[in-house]
Amino acid sequence: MRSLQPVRGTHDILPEQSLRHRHVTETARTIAGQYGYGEVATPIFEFTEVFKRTLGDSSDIVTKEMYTFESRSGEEITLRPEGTAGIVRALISGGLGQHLPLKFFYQGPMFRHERPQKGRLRQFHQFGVELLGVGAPLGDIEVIAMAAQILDALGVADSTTLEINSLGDPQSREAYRDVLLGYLSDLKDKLSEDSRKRLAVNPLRILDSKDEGDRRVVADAPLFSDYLTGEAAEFFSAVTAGLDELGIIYALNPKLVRGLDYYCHTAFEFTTEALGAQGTVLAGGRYDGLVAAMGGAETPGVGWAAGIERLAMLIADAPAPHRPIAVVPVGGGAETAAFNLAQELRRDGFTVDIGYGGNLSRRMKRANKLRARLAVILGEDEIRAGTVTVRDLDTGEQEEVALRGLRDHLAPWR
RNA sequence: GCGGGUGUAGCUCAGUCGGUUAGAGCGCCAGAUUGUGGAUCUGGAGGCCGUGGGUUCAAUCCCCAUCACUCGCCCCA
Repeated sequence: MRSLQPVRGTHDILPEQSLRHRHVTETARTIAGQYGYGEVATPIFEFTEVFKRTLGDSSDIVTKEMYTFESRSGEEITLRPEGTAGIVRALISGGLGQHLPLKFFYQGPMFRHERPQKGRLRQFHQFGVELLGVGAPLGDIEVIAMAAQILDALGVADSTTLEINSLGDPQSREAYRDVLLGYLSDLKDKLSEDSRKRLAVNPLRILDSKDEGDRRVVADAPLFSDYLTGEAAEFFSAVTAGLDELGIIYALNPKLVRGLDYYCHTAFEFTTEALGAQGTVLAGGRYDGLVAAMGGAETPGVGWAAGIERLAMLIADAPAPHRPIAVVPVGGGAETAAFNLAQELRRDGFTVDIGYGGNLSRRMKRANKLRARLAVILGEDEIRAGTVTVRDLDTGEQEEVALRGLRDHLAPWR
């Protein structure tokens, strides 16, 4: 039976769920459009090197979560685990650096070979934005404001909180890293096994640990904010001042660290309590060094990505689809006329459903189940009289309407 | 990748201290109602009891493995 199961961590998205996803993406798409961002679609796979270079060889995504395979011609290919790498690659390979600043959004599937949980899938979907070529704090502010507006429009603003931190510039980061390393090395015995490993690979991550013992050690650790260079500190306060100006509420979280190596300066996360262990619903930050690291010209960038499944779980309900009008033939003789009528109404812009068989009772049942607003009943009597019977399925009232005037009669429900 | 929990009808779940034909509600199909849906009543279909192996006279039940889901960790959207 194994071959008839979906691959672990993948899901079929059926119409009901699809509506929720679409509500999320359409809302985000509309708002991103209002900010002047244009949609881009990069391939869902790239040469493995693209991700290795952007994400950093030591990141978890690269070391253990990528879907990597060899193509028939022997190329190393990877299903994209996130969206930024592909866009930066497109920027470079397409010579888009000529047109900076670039304002892009994207939407689509991402792949990570992780152990699935609620809100964590192996194929999942993200909506993200990237602002390339803007090094000023205004870029960070705009992008965060857009995120806040989207979450608000989705009705989840109340159930999420924005946390924000500065990772400084490379100089700040290096200085702080040394200090932190010194502090933590002295207390090595008190750290969890995981964190002792992190000491060598990515000590900043220890700040984020959920282990009780680690938290106690970290509580008294030197703060990153004390080691920001003047420039970096100024940048960050410009960002927070801009958010204040817009009335965007946030919490400073000096322990907030991002997993991907390329982030600098602003890092932020919108999180929720409602999703269990997977609390992050939208996250991003600034990545000024990334384009250059990939071989392009020095280009600042800032952006974020949101988990569509996670947002879809958080929203109350997607707006119900437009209620159809059911065309119901009575008896075999009316079948063709009814089908033609349905087609005519569809061409006129109505949402029309017509059953594929069964008697009147059966078809009415079906109309009811489809939440049809009206039934347009067409039998031999009506055909003779040049009319149809229009039944209001909410009130149960029905009347005869001349075929000629049907379109106008139905107009309110188009 | 590590640790815990759970897999019985399309869905939600009973159940068998190992013993003939495995149940309910909802949903589905049909009829009551061959020109009228929602409500009601009647009937019906639908189960390799996740999969494979083991123990046993006998396994849906016990044991092992495996797959999937789920909770937590790691990490992240």
